[in-house]
This record gives sequence, C-alpha cells and structure tokens, in this order.
Amino acid sequence: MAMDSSKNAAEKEAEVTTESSHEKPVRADAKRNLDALLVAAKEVFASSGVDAPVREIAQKAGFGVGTLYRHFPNRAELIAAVFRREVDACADSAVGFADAHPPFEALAMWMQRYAVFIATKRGLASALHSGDPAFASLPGHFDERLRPALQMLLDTAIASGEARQDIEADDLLSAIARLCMATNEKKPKQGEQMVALLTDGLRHNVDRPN
Amino acid sequence: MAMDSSKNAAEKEAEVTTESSHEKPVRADAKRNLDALLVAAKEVFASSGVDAPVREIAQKAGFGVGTLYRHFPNRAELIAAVFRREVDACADSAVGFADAHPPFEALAMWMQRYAVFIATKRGLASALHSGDPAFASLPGHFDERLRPALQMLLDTAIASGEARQDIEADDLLSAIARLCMATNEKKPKQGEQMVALLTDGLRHNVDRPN
DNA sequence: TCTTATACGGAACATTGTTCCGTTTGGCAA
DNA sequence: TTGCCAAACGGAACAATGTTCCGTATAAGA
Repeated sequence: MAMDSSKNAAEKEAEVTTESSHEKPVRADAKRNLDALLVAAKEVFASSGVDAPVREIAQKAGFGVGTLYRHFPNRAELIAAVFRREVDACADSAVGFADAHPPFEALAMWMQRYAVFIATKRGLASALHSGDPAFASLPGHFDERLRPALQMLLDTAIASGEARQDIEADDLLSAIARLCMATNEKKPKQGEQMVALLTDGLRHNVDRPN
Repeated sequence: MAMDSSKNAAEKEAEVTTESSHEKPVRADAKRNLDALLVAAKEVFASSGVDAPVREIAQKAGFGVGTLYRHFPNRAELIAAVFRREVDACADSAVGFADAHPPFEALAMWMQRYAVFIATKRGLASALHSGDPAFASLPGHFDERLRPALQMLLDTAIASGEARQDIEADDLLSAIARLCMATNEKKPKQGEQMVALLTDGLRHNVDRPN
C-alpha cells in the first residue's frame, strides 16, 4: 500500500499494459490483445454502460470470452482496469494541455475533459458503492492521479493571475463529478454547460484575497 | 399522478394489500399469499440484501416462483412494494408512539425506528439510483409519508418545550439515513448510537430563538 | 354439488458470469 | 530455417438467476 503510493505517475501508467521488469516476459500478442480488450471494453462501457455482458466486450474486441478471463480474473477487475486506465489518461492529458495552451485555457480544457470522462461512466457510482473488492482501490487512485493534475493546472492559472485562488482542487473535482454523473437523457450537454459555468466562475474575483 | 398525491395516508396504506373497491374482487387466498410473500421478502432482504434471488424469497414464503410472478411483474416491483409497505409501517408507527409516550420520548423512539429501517435496507441506495422505473416513485413516497410523521412528532416535542425548534424534519430524515445507510460489518450498533447522539442534540438549546 | 375463473407449482427457457480443455501460435534454440 | 513447447486463444459447457408457460388445484358463487 505504501509502496503503491510512492510510485510516480510514469511508472504507474506503464504498469497498466506491461508487466514489471523482473516478472516473466509477456508474449507480444498477449500484450497487444490485452490492450485491444481494454479499448473495446471502454467503448462498450461508454455505449451500453458498465453492465454490458462480457460476451459483448469480447466480441467487440474480436476475442472469445476465454481470452478475456485469461487477462482478468473476473468482470469487476476488467471494469476497474478500464477505469484506472481512463483516469490515468485523463490525468496525463493535463500536461499536454499545459504545454500547448495558455494557463487558463488549459485549465478550462482539462475540466471539460474530466467532465466528459465522468459523463461517459454510466454505472460508475453504483460500481464504487457495490462493495466489490475490485473497486476498493479506485477512489484512492482517483485522488492520487486527478488531484495533482488539476492542482498543477490551477496553480499555473493562479500564478498567471487568470484564476482566483480561493478554490480547492478537491472541491472542483467533486463538483464536476456531481454535475456530470447523472447525465440524464434529454440535454446530454447539460453537464458540460454547467462545468463551463463553473469555469467562468473561476475567472471572477481574481483579486479577492480569500 | 396528481390523483395519487391527493390520496390520504389511510387510503394509500389500504391499497398495498387490498384492491380498490371498484375492481374485481381478489380471492381470499390470493390476498393472504400476497401478504406472506411481502413478509418473506422483507425478511430475506434484511438478511441477504435486496440482491437475494427470487427463488429464495419464494421458498421462504412457501410458494413457487410462478406465484411470486403472478403478484409482481418482476423482481424490481416486488422490491419496491416491500419498501413502500415498510415506509408506510414506519410512518404509521409514529401515531402509536405519540399516543403511548411523552412527546420527546416518542420522537426519540421513532427516530430509532427509522434508523433500524434504513439500516436493514442493504442495497436501497443502489436500487434507488439504478434507474429502474419500478423505483421511480419511491423517493416521493418516502417524502410523502415519512416527513409528515416526523414533523408531527417534532412539532409536539417542540410545543412541549422539550426540543429545539431550529431543526427541519427533512434534514433530520436525511441525516439519519446517511448515518445508518452504510451499516458496515463491525459495530452494527454504530448507526443507532450516532442517531441517539443526534437525538440528544435536539434537547439542547431548546430556548434558542433560531 | 358443480362449474369455472382464479391461483398455484415448478419445469423450462433466456441471459449472463465463469470454467475448462483442446487447438493454435509466438519466440527461442538447434 | 525448422522444431519445440509454454503461453495464449476460442468457444462449448456449466452455474446462477430472472422470467415465462401451462397443467393442476381450488375458492366461491349458482
């Protein structure tokens, strides 16, 4: 547990698809297929929710269910792996935005990116509360990867004088999640709109001390 | 919809087990069995959670699954019916407490009663958020029956000068629910204890205007 | 008592998670 | 390049569970 939290971002990202160096080597096709599986699962989860049958996922990836179960001990672990990978991708996108855009724009873009991530996770909340041990580590992972990413963008925007400084990264994350979680049928854009509103709010009272 | 909300408590209670007067009469054994089914389901849900298999419920009630499905179109409707009936029972218990005990004691007893009800509903939260239309009317039913019940007890206790008056029934209900919902293994009494603490809090600052 | 609409029991069906094992194949050594 | 074999794959088979169907039993009115 302590070891886990001491790893840096790059190491943890790599773990998703490649085994640790001292383990027995993974066959190239297996790694490729694991990747295809995760990609297919992500797409199926986005279109059908996380309750989609494993057969549908295996088929979308072009494999039999046996292959799926070779890579994941059970359905819940597959879901968790997809979530972790997406959390990582979302967190990692922060540096790209920061490099390619002005501070506040990068912050705004990332917030939308996170909003879309949450919105395409129908069933995430239920999964987290299901009590399945496969999901036990997810909340920690969310916090470990997403908070630093947002904090960096926020700090940069604050330093450039474009964002107010009395907002916590934690609060922003959970606010966005709450806004986009229950993405009801009608008005699929509602979540994004409300997040944009939040973003605009960050521009105001820039000078306010507290 | 509008009609539904205009019915009084007694009428709605009766509906759970007997059909409306102008409908075709229900055979006596059917009514008896429906009742047995609801009782059995309540017990199974309390011991195994709402995810218990329908076969287990039918068996506990001493029936075949066919009988269960004769009374409920599907599993979700059975769950909803059990919840409604329990909400009604909990709400109705308020007048009994009010009649048999001093104001504040009645209030405290009902709060514990409600706490136990919530605590024995493992899976309730997930069910409510599952999106199944069978559960769509439950939140409204909760509010319609429980809030007036608590409000009555609270008003009486306030009138007798035993409870402070700056607390909303709504807030109390949701606070108790939150305290008792995640009734984790160890310390099964924790929820009740925290509710008792809340109750004690109601006794303080009785004179405070707001 | 007789009749019949109603209710019941439980086998059968459909869907899904998971396991098993025969077949195929990537990667290394000769 | 060829041959070997551990690793990986495919998908049938199994298990658990929600739901349907229909033959049998029965309440209740004539």
